[in-house]
Amino acid sequence: MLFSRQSGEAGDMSAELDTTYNPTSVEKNVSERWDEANAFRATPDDRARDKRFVVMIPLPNVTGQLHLGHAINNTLQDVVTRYHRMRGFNCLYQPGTDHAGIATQAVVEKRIFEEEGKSRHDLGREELVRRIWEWKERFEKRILGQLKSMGCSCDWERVRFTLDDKYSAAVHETFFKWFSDGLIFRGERLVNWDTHLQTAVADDEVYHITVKGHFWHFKYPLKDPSAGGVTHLSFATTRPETMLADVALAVNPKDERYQALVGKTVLVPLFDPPREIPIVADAWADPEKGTGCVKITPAHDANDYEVGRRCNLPMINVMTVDGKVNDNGGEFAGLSFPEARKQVVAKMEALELLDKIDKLDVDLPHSDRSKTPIEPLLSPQWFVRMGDVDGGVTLGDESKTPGLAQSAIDAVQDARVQIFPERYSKSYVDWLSEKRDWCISRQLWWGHQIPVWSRSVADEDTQRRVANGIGDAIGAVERHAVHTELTPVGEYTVAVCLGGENLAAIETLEKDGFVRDPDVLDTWFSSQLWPFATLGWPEETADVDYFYPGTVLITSRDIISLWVARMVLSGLYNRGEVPFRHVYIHPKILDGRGETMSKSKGNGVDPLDIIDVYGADAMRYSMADMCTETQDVRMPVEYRCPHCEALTPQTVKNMQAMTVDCKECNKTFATQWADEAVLAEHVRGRTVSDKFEIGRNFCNKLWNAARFAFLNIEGASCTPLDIASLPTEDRWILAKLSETTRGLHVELGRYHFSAAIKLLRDFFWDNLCDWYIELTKARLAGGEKGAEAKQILAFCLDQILRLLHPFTPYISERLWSTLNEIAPERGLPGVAELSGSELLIHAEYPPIEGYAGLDDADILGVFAGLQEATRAIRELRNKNGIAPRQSVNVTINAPAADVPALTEQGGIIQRLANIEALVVATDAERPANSGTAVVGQLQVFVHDIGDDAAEHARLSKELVEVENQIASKEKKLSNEGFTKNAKADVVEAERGRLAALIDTRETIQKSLNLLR
RNA sequence: GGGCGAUUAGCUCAGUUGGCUAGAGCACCUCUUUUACACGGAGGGGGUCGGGGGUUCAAGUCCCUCAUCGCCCA
Repeated sequence: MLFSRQSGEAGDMSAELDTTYNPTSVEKNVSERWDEANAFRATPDDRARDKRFVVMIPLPNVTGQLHLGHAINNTLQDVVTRYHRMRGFNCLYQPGTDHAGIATQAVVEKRIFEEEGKSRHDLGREELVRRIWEWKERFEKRILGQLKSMGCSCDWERVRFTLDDKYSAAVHETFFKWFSDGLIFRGERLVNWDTHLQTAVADDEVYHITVKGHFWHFKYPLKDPSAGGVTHLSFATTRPETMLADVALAVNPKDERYQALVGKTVLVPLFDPPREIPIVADAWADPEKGTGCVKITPAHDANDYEVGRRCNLPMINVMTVDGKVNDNGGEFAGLSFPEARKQVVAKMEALELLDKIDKLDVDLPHSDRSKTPIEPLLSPQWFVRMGDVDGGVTLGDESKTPGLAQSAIDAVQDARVQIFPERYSKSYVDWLSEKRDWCISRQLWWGHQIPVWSRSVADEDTQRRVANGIGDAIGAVERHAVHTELTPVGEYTVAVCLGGENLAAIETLEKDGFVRDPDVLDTWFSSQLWPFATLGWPEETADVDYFYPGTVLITSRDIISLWVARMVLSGLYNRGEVPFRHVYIHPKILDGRGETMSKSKGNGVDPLDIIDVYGADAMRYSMADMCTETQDVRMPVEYRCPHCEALTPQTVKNMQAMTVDCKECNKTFATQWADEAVLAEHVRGRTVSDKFEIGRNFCNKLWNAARFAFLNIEGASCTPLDIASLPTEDRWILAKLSETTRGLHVELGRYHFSAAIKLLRDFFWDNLCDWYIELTKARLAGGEKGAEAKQILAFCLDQILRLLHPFTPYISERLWSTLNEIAPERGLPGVAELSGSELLIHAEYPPIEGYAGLDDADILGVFAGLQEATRAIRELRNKNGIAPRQSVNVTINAPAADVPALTEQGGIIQRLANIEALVVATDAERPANSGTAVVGQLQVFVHDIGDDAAEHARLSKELVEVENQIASKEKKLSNEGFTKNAKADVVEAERGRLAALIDTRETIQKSLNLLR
């Protein structure tokens, strides 16, 4: 049996299909069939490299569940995967999730604090990590469930998580190799310090807000006032507390006012005795700004840090990890930074060194994770060297590159990796070109702990001796690499990186006084390895050999640098090949106000809500439809009342509310934010968007068209047909199908999903349903050429189901099984041979070149003319209030040459315009009281709709329009510039149009004359 | 401050190297429950393509400029 009958949905027989498509039961059933067939499984076989297709999911964070931003991403991945699978590729769609270090730890810490009032320090490292694993299990399950519901055809046996043991081995191996190659080093750097979470955060985890602040103007006294009378030097700052860490005043070397003062000393009078600091010359000081003199605080400001390095200044840090003044702050030690600011200002004022205070808008960086202000902090961190290095870097294929960043730049510039749309290549290359070292250490507990053990020693000799001794101690049991360092504060240290988690080696090191670095790695360090770590690397598995390199990466533009670029460079480094050939950047889903969807903002929509209301296929269809080249997708969101189904728009006010009151029925319902107590009391309302109605409507149309076909094509044959002798509508729909098929491959090949789905919609809805099926109803109901109509309809349904499957997999699979029962033999022998398949997911996709035997440009033109005539009659009928079911009589006056063809094809017009009697003749008289539709040289008289005066007015108006067009065409064609310069075919086309317009004008005039 | 993008019908968006009377879906108006579908069918109205300048025989499309909005980087 192809399809289970115990499903609760309507049975298989077409007559029993519901009149409305019900996605819920179909999705459940079809999923089960795919599961039973293990249809998504990807296993290496003997298919060649160019017949393999690999898509890596952009690993979702286990921080929270997926929203529609993910849904568009995963939908598109599944579309291309299913498309290639049907084209005979061995397809792997790799699923999995990311531990998302700081984001997840922050969420769980916050939750624990709210529920239990405990900090992570109260719990301890081990317990906190255990709690986060619990969280991970819960959300991983949730996320995978969401992906499955969307219809994603991932190989679920391959689910990976970035903290899995095997995955961790890949992380460890990469770290070890880079460390051994000297590409990982420890350095004192100014980092974005989150004083709340007490960790460094990456640049992309910082957002900026502008606040009303102040600009304080102070002066420092000179130690030895010059004879000329200069006693003080003025400067301004927005952060007076950092004066405690000032190490210099800087002036521009070209600024003549201060030439004489460079090298002299000023006093920071906040200390007792005052700190003596130099006046230095540096281009950072802008003579145009303020006094032209600027204070230098290298440990607390990024620009000053650069000045400090250039001028060889000391770096004084005055901040503790929790954002207080440390012992370097003298009498201010222990104060919070805001308090220190007040007191510094007060002291300077008391010393009469405060000149004035201006108001100023200040840019204040905040941590995205804790929503608290960031403080720049000088601290020891681990880095990956991105820039070029002496001697170059050896990649996985033994080739050389100047440096890691350069290898990834080259890959895009020589098109080994192609980015779609192309413009995103620029941001990729620009970002990499900065070649900034990558800070990979995070002061967190959730993540891959850095595999380095360090020990401080007394002096350089000891350092050398200890370093040399390590090989003797652990060389037999584990690979290792040793770095010797001299820290900025003058400590000699020895750092050992182990090649694996060898317990004996660890024990030996720790007995010898080595301590493991407590930090963990930046999340992107592990996710950059996704394209091969998921396949078993560093083991040389059959999977990694077969499925690496992958084919296409589909992702959002905001992680081009953070993730895409790093996958490229680590792929090249570890495997010697780029991880994918194409990168497709898709639009972003925005809410009704143009803001990115996110859980934290509260405007995120759960794809399951959409699926529940509209169906998975409807969601996928709509997503693909919205997916245009350049535009982001604006999606106003509404709450759907579970009581009355009325929609309430989502607003800033109700965005994060736990309950909403329905405006229609006044009842209260719960939202996605509701806690368990609220949910116990109120039914949950779905968050939806009416954008998905287009998909739902499409599915319903497909369902019903198939239902109609099933009622009519029972026992359709599969016999050779002479295409040329088929009725016009048959030849037309077949030619359209071939054209559509070809176009679809082109659009999908360049990732134009919206254009692709538009082609399918136009073919299925506008051509097949509105014209072909309407035209063949009589034939199907037992008329002439009924067998041919059945065969062609079955063929078209077969083809549209195949074509649509990547977009709407559930409904197409479901209808396929019934089609297999009702018309098991399908195709057009000799012209379009079809191979059967029990499951549509494994059926063969229609060919890339379409069907040459069905292409027919002439018939497309002929049919377009018939459509034009039909529409003209319909318009006349409508304008004159003739009901659709009321038939009319029509006389067509045509040139003698057109009469035979029109007589033959007039039936098409007759059936579609509900014409009782149709007469085609040359020199036919206008029946009294008839309305006239003019189609080129044809006068189409619709009988008995009367009112000559109205007819005259209408035709006169048409005449004016046509005359205007003729005038503009004549002007264009009489312009020599045009006829000389434009391409010949363009000019020809214009001439043709003019001729047609002139025909029309004459016919209208002739018709008007009849009304006189 | 630098880079990228957007601005086309009431709304959401298409519009290939410049070349048909600038299109679609939704919404709207009229007609329509005839045995696939009212989540349907037929027809219709609606746009000086953000403003200004330029190149060209020809500009929604190319160039300059201004305005507004968004994203990325600093």
